[in-house]
Amino acid sequence: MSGVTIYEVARAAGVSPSTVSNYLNGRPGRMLPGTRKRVEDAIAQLGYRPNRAARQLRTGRILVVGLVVPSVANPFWGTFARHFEGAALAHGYRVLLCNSERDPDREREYIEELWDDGIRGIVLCSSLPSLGHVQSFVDDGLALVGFDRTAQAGDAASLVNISIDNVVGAQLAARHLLELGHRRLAFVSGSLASVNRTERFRGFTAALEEHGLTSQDTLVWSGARSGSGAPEDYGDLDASGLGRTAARELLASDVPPTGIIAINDMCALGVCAGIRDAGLRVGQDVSVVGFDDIVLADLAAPPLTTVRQPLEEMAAMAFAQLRQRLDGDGPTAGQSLLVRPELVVRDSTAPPPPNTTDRH
Amino acid sequence: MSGVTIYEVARAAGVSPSTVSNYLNGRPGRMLPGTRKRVEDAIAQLGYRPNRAARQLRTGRILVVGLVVPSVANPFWGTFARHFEGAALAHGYRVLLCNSERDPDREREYIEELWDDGIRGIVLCSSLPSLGHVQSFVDDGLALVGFDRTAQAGDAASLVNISIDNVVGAQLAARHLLELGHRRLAFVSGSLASVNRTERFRGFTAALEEHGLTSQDTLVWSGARSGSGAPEDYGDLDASGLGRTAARELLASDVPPTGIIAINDMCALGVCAGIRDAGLRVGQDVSVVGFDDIVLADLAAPPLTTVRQPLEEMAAMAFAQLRQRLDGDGPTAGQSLLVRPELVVRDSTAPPPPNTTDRH
DNA sequence: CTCTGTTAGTGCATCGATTTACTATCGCCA
DNA sequence: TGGCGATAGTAAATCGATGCACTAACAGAG
Repeated sequence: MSGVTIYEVARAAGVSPSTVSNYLNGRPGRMLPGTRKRVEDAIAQLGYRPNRAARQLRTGRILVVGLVVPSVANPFWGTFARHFEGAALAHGYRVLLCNSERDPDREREYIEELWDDGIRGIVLCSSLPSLGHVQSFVDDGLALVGFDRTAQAGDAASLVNISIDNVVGAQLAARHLLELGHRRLAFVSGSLASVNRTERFRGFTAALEEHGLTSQDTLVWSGARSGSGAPEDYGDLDASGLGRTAARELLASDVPPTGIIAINDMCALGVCAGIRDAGLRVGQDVSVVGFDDIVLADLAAPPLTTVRQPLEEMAAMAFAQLRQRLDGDGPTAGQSLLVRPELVVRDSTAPPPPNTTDRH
Repeated sequence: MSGVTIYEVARAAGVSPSTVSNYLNGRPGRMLPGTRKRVEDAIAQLGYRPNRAARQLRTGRILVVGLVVPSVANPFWGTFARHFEGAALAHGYRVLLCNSERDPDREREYIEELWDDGIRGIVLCSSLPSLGHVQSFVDDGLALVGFDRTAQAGDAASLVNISIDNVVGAQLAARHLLELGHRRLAFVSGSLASVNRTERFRGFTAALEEHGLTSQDTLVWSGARSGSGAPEDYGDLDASGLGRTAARELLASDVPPTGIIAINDMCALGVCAGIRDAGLRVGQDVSVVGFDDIVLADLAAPPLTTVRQPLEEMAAMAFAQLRQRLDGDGPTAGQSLLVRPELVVRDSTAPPPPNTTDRH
């Protein structure tokens, strides 16, 4: 019924509520074995379950953490959320999940809600350069872990971030294409106003420079170009649509790229679709590299070459960091924990077709 | 801060806590405009936020509902979860999300946790034939809405279920292949021990019968066949892997199918990969139909013919039903609400190659 | 026999908001 | 002037669990 209280248990066991409470809170040694047995029996017989609201009110503690992701409809975030939940559950925590759609206002609103719920630990998957909109909560004692972003100037001193090494990852991707012989490369992304996108772009250009190429040899397609005036429209909601549009437009240009690096796998799959729309073949005619290595990357036709993020491991790291801060043990200085990316080569990349190679 | 209580607000405004509470709970008419203003100012100035644990303890109410899905790593469930969250949020509710991995024990454990949290409304996405493992909570007053299943004999009288019409959906899929001229069809699924899978299989066979075909003309591949003894191993975790294996095995048989119906899109994408593994072309050599119409269906190469589930609408229905039961208004008789499926024809289906058509 | 220390267990204030039952004040009419 | 009925606002009990401060009982030391 849920109507069973600690008082009824106490009466049934012939002890005081304090004793039942002692039993429940890891102090069973404070009573004689006989007493303990009576308490146990009473609890079992009445089907007693402590009221969490009352407990939380009294102790201020709650074993729930918050997870704010852009959108769980995106398989990348869905997979991350599931792994994160697994990690939390293994430590007795539950997870309250929120989809922000990458909207800073929603991020803040959600964090307000979580705060009001008494939740004091949150993993925020936001690649916004500034977390200023959330700063006040951190000042008030919120344990915050950033995910999919790296430390930025102006961040709270205590903020940790977990992220793949975007620069290296994008570098791996670009080098791979360059080593295959590609010289006209494109970088496809939504708005660049996010930490990981800028970093990936930096890795991309770094690799180009290694090969003596300049920005003149590259094309960049970001949502902003579409001229819609609302670059943020291209978010996780429709990364694939973005990629598809981008590919069509890029391939229609005078000197189309032979290799395309997409900001993530969903976008890359869209790019692949766009390439086919243009009557070209992925791999043979145009190479595509994605980012993330979601399950679908391996299922696509052709299977997608991509930069892998070890999500399960990263989810465990995020939870561990969060917990450390919640428990107040261990160092809590702010930093970025960068995970090493790995290039997974599949069939969406190949040497460029001969006639385009020497065109440069 | 969070340390601001209703007492401090009351003191700052020069009123009693009761008055502040009246103001907060939609009874601002119970005070003079001047008083109300002072209360408002005090709240704003102190940054007061009501303590939800205290409120919940007192009222027994909590604006959180539970959502138990197999795995949010699966884009279908991720998409559903996001839409459901949107619907809940629009009505002032938040969502506690749980991944059951289709494990009845985890389903029950999660529901216990949610119950202990004071949550009294849950949408359970379980296609288990029996919800007996959860019955006791319903008896105690839990508002439960089943999703992705239909009413079964033995269900609690008050249980509503929201589901696509699986029989009709599978029928649409099978008819489509039959009308294209296919005569050797296969049905690929994990364990058949779930409501929607049996229903889809029923629709499949019904369509075959319409065309005068018997079960001899069909192949069924379900996880159980693999002989691992653990059919449940094939769940949402690896629907695509399942499909891939299935396709390979089916195509290696003496009389391979020319058309394959997969239990869902992830599985279908796996089937497509398996077809390519076998050196055949999807569409031209072997037709494939999926189920769900996830975003990726349209991005695949070739784009996947599939039976669409209008997830946003279904999520809204699920929340509406849940709320109706929570608020205790409206009829609460148990039933199944079936949503009409729609066949989306794309390029993964085509007439069978000539040499196989007449083989039958 | 008293004093100290230990064990076993209890009483009660407390967390913060809600809500019922109540009081005080005022207007108005007979 | 007395009394009725609103209106404005308050006092205090309450939700259920916790944990500090306390007591009772008893063993052992001096």
